[in-house]
Amino acid sequence: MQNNCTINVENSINSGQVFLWRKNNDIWYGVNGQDILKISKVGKIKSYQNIKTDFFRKRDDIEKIIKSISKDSVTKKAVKQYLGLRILEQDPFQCLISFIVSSNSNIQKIKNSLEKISKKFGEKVEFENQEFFLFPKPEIIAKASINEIKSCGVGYRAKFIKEAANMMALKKINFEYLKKCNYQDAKEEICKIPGVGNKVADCILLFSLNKLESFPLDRWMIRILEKYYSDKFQLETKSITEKQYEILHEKIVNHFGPYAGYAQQFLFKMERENYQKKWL
DNA sequence: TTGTGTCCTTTTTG
DNA sequence: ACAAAAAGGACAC
Repeated sequence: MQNNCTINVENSINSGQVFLWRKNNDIWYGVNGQDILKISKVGKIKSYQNIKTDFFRKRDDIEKIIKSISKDSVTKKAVKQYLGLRILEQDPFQCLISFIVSSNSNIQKIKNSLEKISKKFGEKVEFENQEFFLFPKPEIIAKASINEIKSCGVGYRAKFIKEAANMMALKKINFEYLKKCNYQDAKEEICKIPGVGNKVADCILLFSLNKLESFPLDRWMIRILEKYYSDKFQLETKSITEKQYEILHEKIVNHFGPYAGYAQQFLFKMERENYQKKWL
């Protein structure tokens, strides 16, 4: 039975949130930190490490969230069209590195780089008769040389990746604490990590640290706001400054409410599909 | 074919 | 303070 609670696995994975995923015979397999997940078409999850995860955030009251974010005709349309889309709850360290890699890049390249990073520094495991590489532990990347990291095709981001891993290894960042504290404080903390600016921070907060009010403003979202919301949020330029980002985020939360992140995901998915952009 | 623009941005420089 | 440039490289057109 289709209803508002039915999860669409394909749309959720193919929405720019995760990168280390592949599909075999209608079954999705993906790396999630030190775990591998197998997800059937109907969303049944099997974990390599037998860890219980709420990958699809079933604890969220999705009916309530959809009601809450459906503030205008554009969002209503996006929600209706991609009803089963969900925010995925990822391993925070993998998410951090993924979105540092993502800056000024594209999905294909991000996936390629992350695969190389996993293969080079991660532990090889076998699951369901397939070979996988777990996502590397921070200590391993922290000890690697810049050139070794560069060989994964990440270019100038290599030093950010090494430093981010180092901050994790030295326990300068405490994800468990950041999951519990408020949006502003968590954002301030992770923006201290090199390679993490406003947009990357919002991705990490939304996709791994439980901050549903974060609303990553990338090129696409700016384009969407200009196209459909020019009356609500006036935008001056293409690339926005730090201050403009903050002001805009405040206006967005005012409009969409505390689950703005879900609205962002539905809108992003809709527009990328409209332009027939490729996913994984 | 070879060339050019585009990428889910951040940091550095002027 | 703030705009502009620089920072891989793959890929589409």
